[in-house]
Amino acid sequence: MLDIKLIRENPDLVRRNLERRQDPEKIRLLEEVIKYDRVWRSLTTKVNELRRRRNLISAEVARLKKEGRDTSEKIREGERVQREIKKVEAERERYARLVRNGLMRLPNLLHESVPFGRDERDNVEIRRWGEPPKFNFKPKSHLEIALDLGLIDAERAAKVAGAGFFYLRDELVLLDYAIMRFAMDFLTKRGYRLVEPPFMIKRRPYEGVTALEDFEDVLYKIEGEDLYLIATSEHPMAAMFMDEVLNKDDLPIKLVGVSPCFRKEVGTHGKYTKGLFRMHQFNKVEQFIFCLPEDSWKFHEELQRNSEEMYQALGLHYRVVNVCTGDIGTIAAKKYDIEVWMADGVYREIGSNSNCTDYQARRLNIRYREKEGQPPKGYVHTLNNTALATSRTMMAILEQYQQEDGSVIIPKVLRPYMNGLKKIEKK
RNA sequence: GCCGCGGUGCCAGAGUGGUUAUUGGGCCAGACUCGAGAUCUGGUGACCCUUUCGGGUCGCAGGGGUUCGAAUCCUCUCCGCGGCGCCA
Repeated sequence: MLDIKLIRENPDLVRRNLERRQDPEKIRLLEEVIKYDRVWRSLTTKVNELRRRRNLISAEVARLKKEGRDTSEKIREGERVQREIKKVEAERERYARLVRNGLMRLPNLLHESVPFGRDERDNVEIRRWGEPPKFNFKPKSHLEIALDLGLIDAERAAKVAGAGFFYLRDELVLLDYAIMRFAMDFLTKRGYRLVEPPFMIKRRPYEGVTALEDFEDVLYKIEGEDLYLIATSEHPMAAMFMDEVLNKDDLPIKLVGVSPCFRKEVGTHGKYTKGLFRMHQFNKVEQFIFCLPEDSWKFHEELQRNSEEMYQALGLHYRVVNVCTGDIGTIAAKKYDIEVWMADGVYREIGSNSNCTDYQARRLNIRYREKEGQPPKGYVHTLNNTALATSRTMMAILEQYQQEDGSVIIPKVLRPYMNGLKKIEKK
């Protein structure tokens, strides 16, 4: 959520920033917010004046009563004012809601280093690490490899749960957990603290962490309860300190979340959906930071280094892109994607690193203070970055480490977590 | 799931229909001091109007209601604690 005061005081700055997203709907929304806010303020002044009159009348009634005099006249006047207050208040409330709805739909302000562009084709590559593996045979997709090795059962999962779900089998289950354990150890060594969050959370915190459109297209709702399955541990981690005031001394708070992720993936026609790429359920280890506003750009780069060094340790060839204004989404001020090389020669997103600045913190009301005993000073900044999503990491390992005989080598750093297993072979 | 008790400021905690949210503590500023401590004084959240000075409104878990007037009465929701039930 943007600061309404910023919008009031500097509407041109906000307008120019929103224009970079090339979405006229958002500009329209901004103009509405400005208009409704103006009405809300004038109604607020009116209500305040009426309440002041009411308070004076009540005090007068109290005084007359004490003196044992007649109060009926004043009470009738009070009734009239009270009716008027109710009326104006209802109107004011209506505009407050309009302003709030608008604010909840406006996206974050973009950092100046975000490249201008229309869609993912305009994302700017900023570096590559390693080389694509060279095969002297025709490399297979991870799906073929996994099916050949008997590592996944898609058909039975479709029967039991529907398309987009999988039974993982044998070594692939070990690999799943090995990837998580590797990421957990890697990050805890760097001072991040482990969190296994609730796997479902209520609507109010959810509205704080995500865009409203996600409720339809992404989130599974529990029937008859105010609960949604989490799409990533980012969400319960961000909401963890909702309505709290953190001490400056406690910042930054660096977390590493571990959880399954549940996503409906509505409207993904035309997108790449093969195999394990786009599942309704997968496991993920996630990095999350709460910090002071002045530190967030520094930590954005730290999160990026953490991720890249994990892929380097796994020996996976990847590239990094700076996500452009047309593709960045609602809540991030700046976003790097890491795209991993796949056997068809295409680089595909495997993780995503966002600085959300104060956007989530304002929606969730997470503030900080300079010192114990002092009032809050401002909103914290929040950042999130994938550590390793197991599904897409497994996919990359299967494709980049595949051998001519159909077997797959296990990256060295994962072997300790797989009982020393070096290779997955046909049984 | 049922019954009972509770939720008040940065913290503790009083307040059962009437101007002004009792009192401690914390924190900030000022006074005193060579300095610190102790002591004293003032301040300490949000919002609206106002260029400033200042004025006003709100805020007692959250929403709705009763009343001229609600922290206080009614109602629903959330959270915490205790008891009962169920349970890996």
